[in-house]
Amino acid sequence: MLKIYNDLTRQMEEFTPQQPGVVTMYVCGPTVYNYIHIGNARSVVAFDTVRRYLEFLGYQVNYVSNFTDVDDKMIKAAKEQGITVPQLAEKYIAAFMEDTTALNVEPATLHPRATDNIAGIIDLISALIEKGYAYEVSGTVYYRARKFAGYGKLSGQSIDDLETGASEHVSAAEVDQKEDPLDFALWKAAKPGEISWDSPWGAGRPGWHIECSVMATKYLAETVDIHAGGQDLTFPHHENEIAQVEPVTGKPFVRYWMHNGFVTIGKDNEKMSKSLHNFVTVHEILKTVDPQVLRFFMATTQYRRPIQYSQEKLTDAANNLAHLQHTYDNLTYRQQDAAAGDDPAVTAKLAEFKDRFITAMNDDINVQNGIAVVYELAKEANVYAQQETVQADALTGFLDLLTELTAIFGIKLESKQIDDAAIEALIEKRNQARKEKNFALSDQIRDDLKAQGIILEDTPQGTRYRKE
RNA sequence: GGUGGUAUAGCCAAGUGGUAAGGCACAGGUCUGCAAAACCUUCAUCACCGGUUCGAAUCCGGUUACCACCUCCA
Repeated sequence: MLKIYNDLTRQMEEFTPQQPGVVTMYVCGPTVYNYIHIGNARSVVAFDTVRRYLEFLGYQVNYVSNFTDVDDKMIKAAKEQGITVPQLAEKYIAAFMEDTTALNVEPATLHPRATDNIAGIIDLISALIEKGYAYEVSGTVYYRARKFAGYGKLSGQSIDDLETGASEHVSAAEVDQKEDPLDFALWKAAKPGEISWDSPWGAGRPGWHIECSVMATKYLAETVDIHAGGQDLTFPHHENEIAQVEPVTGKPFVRYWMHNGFVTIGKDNEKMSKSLHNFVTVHEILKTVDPQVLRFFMATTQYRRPIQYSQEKLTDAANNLAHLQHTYDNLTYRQQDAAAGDDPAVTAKLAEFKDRFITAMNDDINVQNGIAVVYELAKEANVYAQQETVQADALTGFLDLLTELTAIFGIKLESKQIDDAAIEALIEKRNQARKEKNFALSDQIRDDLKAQGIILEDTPQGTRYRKE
């Protein structure tokens, strides 16, 4: 039975979707004004891993992740780059898809954009005004936070503590307009020259929080099973999303709230963020790092825990991944001389590994324990692949399970073996030299091939070769 | 000030009452002409103080340190 830590109740809870076999899941996506950094990618990867595990368990997952394609930062960045806001959005949405594809993230079932949902946003704001939860001041609409009794329930803050914090930071202009410092904007009046849409309150654009409320309820349901995002979105973003939806639908907005931990960087383990200017973009790092390594690095830490980003950690991830790849290679290589048939002992062991994996992952997606099972599976597989005689079905069984489980972490294990007559001729020549104990020549051949990225390995079954 | 989180070997990290999973790195070994890959072996008493218990990394009390949110941010 899968258990998930629900941030709303602050408890581990058994996960049961509303509709048997189907999960509705909404994950807050990026504001597309820049390349995503490792921190953004962590969230994407963490919940892609959750999704893949749910799918592994047999659920159909309706996964919606939005693009925030209009807001203050978008307007500012577009102006700086001398392009329009829609052009900026296109550019970075394409970059997002490119980066996440490289990280082997499954595309969402749907990637809606805020600007495609203006009508729905206006409808929801209107409904909130009608019910007395929102009010308009000179073209800007604010949400009346104190009106919603549940305000603060997600972040665990009492409304009075929030007020203390909030009041220290709002601008004087806003204080003049708002009834209460806690109130937040649903619709912002357009300044001259800014991108805007017509509304009952004049030209303007949506606030950030309202768009997710609209897209989640429109594309999934009035009550969604899982809503996820970074820990920094708990307040105010997710708190506000709840406040915007529940008074109108009269239903709980979300059943399970999940928040991922941060990527930290530097010796002080500070949060990586755009405002601290300590971020590394995925676009940049993938120029020198294998995307699978980056994916593996992020996916093998449980979503709630922080990850410290460093070169050393990437090296560890690369080593671990290489070990799994070698295991895959070792199994594949023995297929050539395997006997037909299966091995009941192996079959039983594989079932046991799978069970242990599920038990580990059912504990709030405990990927550390999950991957530990995979390493043990790899060891068992390597031991098996070194036996004098092996059964074809047993090898396939190991390969299938290894591939299936690593895929949940977003890792694609595939054969690195190649078929090349020229290389085989050289191997033949090298083996002849070895027979004649001409090791200078044989080592020369091996070194030359290595320089071309071809690794030779001598095994009891013969010399094999693969790409580095 | 309010709220939440973390503290286990050189590094990452599991572990919620019974005498410390797993991985990386390091070292030694098996195999190999030498390598590579794989496998084997070695490596910690769990931030600190006090308490409960036959027994605690795990429970209780206290202390310290670090991080995050309360303001745009995954």
